[in-house]
Amino acid sequence: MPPRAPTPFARRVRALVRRIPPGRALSYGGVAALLGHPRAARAVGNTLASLPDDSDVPWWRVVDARGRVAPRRPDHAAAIQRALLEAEGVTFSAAGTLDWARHGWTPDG
DNA sequence: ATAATGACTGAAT
DNA sequence: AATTCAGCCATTA
Repeated sequence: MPPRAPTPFARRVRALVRRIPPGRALSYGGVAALLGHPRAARAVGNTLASLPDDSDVPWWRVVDARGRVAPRRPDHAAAIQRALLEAEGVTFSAAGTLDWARHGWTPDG
C-alpha cells in the first residue's frame, strides 16, 4: 500500500512553503492566510507534521505567530528546526523569537 | 456522520 | 511575563 495521497489542502500548503527562500520564514497563520483560509493555522501545522521525512518541503521555515519555533514533543525536534534556521542566517532574540521585519517573507518580497 | 487530534492564535487570567 | 481558555480547521479514526 502506497502512503495516503496528500489532500488538496495539504498540496497547497506544501506548494506555498516550498516557495519560502532560505533565511526567510512564515507563520502558520501566514501560510493559511495566503491560501485563503485565514483561520486554518492549526490545520497548516498538522499538515507539516505529516510530511514524510524525505520531503523536499522546507517545513522548518514555518514558525508560530510570535516568530518562535513551535514547541512540540519531543522538544528535541524544535531544537533541530531552530538549528536549521540559524544555519540559513536566521537570528533569534534572547526570548527565542525571530525578527519578522528581517526574516519575514511574502510572495512579493 | 461523529468524535478526537494537533508543529495555531488571540484574548483573558 | 507566564499560563490558561476557548475558538478554529483540515484530517483521521
